[in-house]
Order: sequence, then C-alpha cells, then structure tokens
Amino acid sequence: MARAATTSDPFNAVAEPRRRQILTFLAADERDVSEIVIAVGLDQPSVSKHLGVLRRVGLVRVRRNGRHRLYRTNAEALKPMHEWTETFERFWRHQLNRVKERAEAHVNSGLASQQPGSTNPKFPKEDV
Amino acid sequence: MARAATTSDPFNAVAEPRRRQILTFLAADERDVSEIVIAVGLDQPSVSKHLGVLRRVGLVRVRRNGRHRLYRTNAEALKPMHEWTETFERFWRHQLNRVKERAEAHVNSGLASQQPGSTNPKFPKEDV
DNA sequence: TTGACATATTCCCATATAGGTATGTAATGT
DNA sequence: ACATTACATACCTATATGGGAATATGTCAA
Repeated sequence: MARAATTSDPFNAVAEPRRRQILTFLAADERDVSEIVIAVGLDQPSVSKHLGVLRRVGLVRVRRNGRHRLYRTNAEALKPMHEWTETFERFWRHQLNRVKERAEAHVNSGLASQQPGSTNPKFPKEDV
Repeated sequence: MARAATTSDPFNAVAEPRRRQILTFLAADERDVSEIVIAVGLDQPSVSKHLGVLRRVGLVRVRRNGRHRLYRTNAEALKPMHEWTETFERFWRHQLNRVKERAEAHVNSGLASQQPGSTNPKFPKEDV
C-alpha cells in the first residue's frame, strides 16, 4: 500500500512543509488565495489544492467575500497534535536528566578519560 | 512531484499512524524488534522499515544486546513538533473566546432564535 | 449578456512510499 | 564449521500524492 491519505488526518496534512507554511501565514489574519499564492510562491492551483486538504481536515476555515475566499487557520484543530507530543514531555525531561547523571558518573569513576576508540562491555555501542 | 521524503523530517515520519504507535510503545521502555512486531501487528520487515525511518530522523535510538536490537523513543526529537504546535496555542484560545462572545451576543440580540436554514447577509456562508 | 477576475477542479506525470516476499547478515550455541 | 535466531535490505506492486497546464465555476461590473 501507499502512504495513508492526507485527508481526514491532521498529522498527515501537516506533514507537508508548504501546508505548515500556509497555516503559519493564516494564523493571525484572514487572507485571500492570491495573497497566499504570493506568500508561498506556488502557483494558484497548487495552493488551492493545499487549501482543500487543510479545509477537509478542519485546519483552515473559509468564508466568501465577493469573488474572494478568505482563509484563516483554525488553530483548535492543532490541539490534538499538541497534546500528543505533550505526552512525551516527561520522557524528554527524564532523558535530559539521565544524560546529565551519566556524565557525572563517568567523571567520578574516571571513565571520562577513556580512550576514544575503546569499547566498554557494559555500554554496548549504538550501531548505525 | 510526489510528497516530500519522510527521511530527515520528523513531521513526515510521524504522519504514519503505525510509527506513532511505535513511538508510544517505546516511550517508556526499551523493546526489541520482536516485541514491537507483536505490539503493532505487522510483520517483521515492515516494522524494521518503520524503525529505520524513525532512526534516520532521530526519533528512536537503538543499542545492540547480543542478537537483539533494543529500541527506545528519543522523546527529545518530538520537541520541535511540540513547539511548533504551541505557537498556535494563543490563537486557539482567542478563537474559543470569540466563539463564546459571539454566542452571548447572539443571545442578547435575539439572533439565537434564528431559523436554522435562514441566511444572514452579515455572516456569509462558509461554503464547502 | 458579455467580459474580467478569483478560485476550484480535472488531467497527466514523476515520485515516494507501505507492505509483502525473498534474501542477506550478524551473533550465539553446539 | 554449521544450524538457528534476530534483524536489516532488496525487490516488486498498488496507491497516493504534488505540481503544472488546461479548463470549469462563481461573482461582479458595464
């Protein structure tokens, strides 16, 4: 199978750099499509398609104003991503602490002066 | 062109639901590949490929233990995503407030009892 | 109605997967 | 050295785009 559809999944919609750029651009103010075209430097059909994806997953809202369509980021739709990443916060805090502690332990045990290429059976190499 | 490569981009790597599942599974403890295979219900090669993607973008770390490879989520690599979504936090707060205020305004002006299908020229329809 | 302008859609093509199958490779036990 | 275990890679296929070009749709102005 190919990659999952971007539609109906904010994580996928936001995976596209241009769409992140658009969301940032539309975060504060409404803008019509031609302004977005200028801002991102793609041609109009491509921008409209990105906007279509963002619309379908609810990341932007539109309203009509004459011939123009005014788009604006619907920030609320980003909350789930924010919350998902937040569940890892306590882990990256722990990891930072561990790194600090390990460094101190090495200093105290004299391991800090270990030969650069030497192997330590207690700390297997993190291979590539 | 096709979609941007998942490699070298955490946003893209995390767009895949299975990879999010793996990151969650590996957040707290190290696990070897066979455990991950059981946890996500894919066959081993697929899991190894997902792990390869996550490894390349730094979202997981590996270390060898005999024939086993112990993987663990590198939560720090999720900080950029967390911070990016966070830049929108103040906007979704404003939006929530606006919705509340507008609801109250409608009540006060009698607009709350408007006909479901009626159109209001001052609030253009958000078309599909 | 006709014309211009602002967007959205459709069509076409190159490319990047996601999974499955088969195979290569490193590490351990005998 | 040989078999086995635990993974990683290579290869193949169906599918989902992303971007550009051409075209359709919707809106306002004269």
